Amino acid sequence: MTGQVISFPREAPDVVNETSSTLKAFGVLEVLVRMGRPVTLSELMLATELPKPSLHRTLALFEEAGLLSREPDGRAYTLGQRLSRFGLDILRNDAAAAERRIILRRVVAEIGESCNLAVMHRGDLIYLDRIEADWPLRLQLPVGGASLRPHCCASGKLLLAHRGVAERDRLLSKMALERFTDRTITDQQVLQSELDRILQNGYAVDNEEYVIGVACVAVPVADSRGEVVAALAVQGATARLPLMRAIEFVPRLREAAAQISSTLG
Amino acid sequence: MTGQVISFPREAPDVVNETSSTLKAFGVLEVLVRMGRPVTLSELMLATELPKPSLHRTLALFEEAGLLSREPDGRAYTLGQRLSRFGLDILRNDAAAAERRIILRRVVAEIGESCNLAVMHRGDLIYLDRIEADWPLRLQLPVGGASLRPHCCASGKLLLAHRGVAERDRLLSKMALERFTDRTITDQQVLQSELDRILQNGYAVDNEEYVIGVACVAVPVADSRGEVVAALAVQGATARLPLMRAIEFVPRLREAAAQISSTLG
DNA sequence: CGAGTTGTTCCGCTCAGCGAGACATAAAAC
DNA sequence: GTTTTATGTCTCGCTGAGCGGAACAACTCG
Repeated sequence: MTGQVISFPREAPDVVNETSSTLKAFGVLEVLVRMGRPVTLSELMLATELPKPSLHRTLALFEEAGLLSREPDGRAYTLGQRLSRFGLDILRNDAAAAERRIILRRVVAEIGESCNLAVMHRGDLIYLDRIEADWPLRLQLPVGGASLRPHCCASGKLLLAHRGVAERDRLLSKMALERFTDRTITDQQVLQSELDRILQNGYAVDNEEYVIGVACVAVPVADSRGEVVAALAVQGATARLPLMRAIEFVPRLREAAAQISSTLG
Repeated sequence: MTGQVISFPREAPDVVNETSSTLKAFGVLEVLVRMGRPVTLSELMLATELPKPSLHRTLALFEEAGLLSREPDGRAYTLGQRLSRFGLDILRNDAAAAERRIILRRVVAEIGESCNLAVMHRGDLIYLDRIEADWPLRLQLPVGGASLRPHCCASGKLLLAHRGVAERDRLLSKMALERFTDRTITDQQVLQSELDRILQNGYAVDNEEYVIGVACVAVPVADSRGEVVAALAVQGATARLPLMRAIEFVPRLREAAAQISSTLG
């Protein structure tokens, strides 16, 4: 079920082009792990495009630490025991994420459109998880790492709206309201009243404000104290999911949001 | 090699006392992963005995990179998608994976039917490995990338059954029980008692619940701690492998499962 | 034996990581 | 309300870890 992908106005992640030494080294591990067989130094040079001595140093470091080990022939690198153990520990540790993902999955199965869960962190919108509906036309979004500007997507506006007035104003004033489409809100006043309206409605919409042809509806997710800490959103191509239809999903989204709430301390 | 005269004389094997910044950072990841739940900065300070600003910087770096992410409360750190994926890739490709593959091959050779090894990953069932028997009638399954819903295949039900009671109930109540065939279990109660029965029997079956004409039997695979983390299953067209015959393979599967256990951890 | 390929070491420059301390914020105690 | 305590975030100058061009070593091949 691959198909057309609506890509999205932000830089693409390359294999190993991190600035930090730690991330660069981690990237080497990832490449090596993904190759799925013993790999020599020169093979890794091709795969990572890193200079030879740097790679060598990095690999030696990991070997010393027991994360990697060498094949008997003394050349190719394989995964060490310590790394295997790490992998197992990672798998064991997914309980929290699993529960939320299951809730998301169910919503997606029932309404047949893609959903995602996002939080705000230091003024940026970050996706915690995202389930794609099984449609050929897909949206590529940066789960986890990179961030979105909050002023132009439903989740972002929703979370802005639910901040205290003081902080909302502080964020808004610092925020550059970059234009992405001709519907993007780029005016402070307009955004302000949009946020007020969101509080009244209890949900937020994005009508092709970020990407032409994509609409989005978001509802709040509160923690145990009633504080809104996350946003649950449905998102789809307007050709299939016009805004009006998306809004019909709000009750179902609210239901799921309540379930997600109950998973939060 | 120079400087740093005041070092620990022969300091005990503390968790994070590497010299290299990269290894220190990796150690932080290991500690975090091993704690098995969302962890706050100060908890990590205790666990790693690293200075606060350094830890903060490290965590922020990993968060930015998508390796870690924050719980919606904005404080606790959890595994990010990138790290989860990394964990899976490790298990698929580590040195022990080759051993497991050999064990799988032998089983397939002896019983003449396809076998696979699967784990749960964020609420989905994912194949670590799969060996096809040499029959013309084959089953095309998503080895690697894609995932299966757990409620409709033997391995999925088995792994659900072996979760702690509390967690099982939580997951189950939120799960979408999509129907794939007329035998798919789509009722919570029925699934509950099915899981109980699986625990009693020590194995799980799938009698055309996912694909018409395909039956499946799965047995548990424990890691070194005795925790069930994977499922070993035999799978085949019912025309050739009716469920009754598949169940006769359970003792042989158990034997192989024990061997695979010794490669985990 | 020389020409090519691949792994290892050298070494001086530079900037990323460092962490004490200050600051910010939220909860708890008074 | 004010103060205290716990916790997370930011600042900033120092310095040594990481860097990678270049040389060297080792191991093929023809």
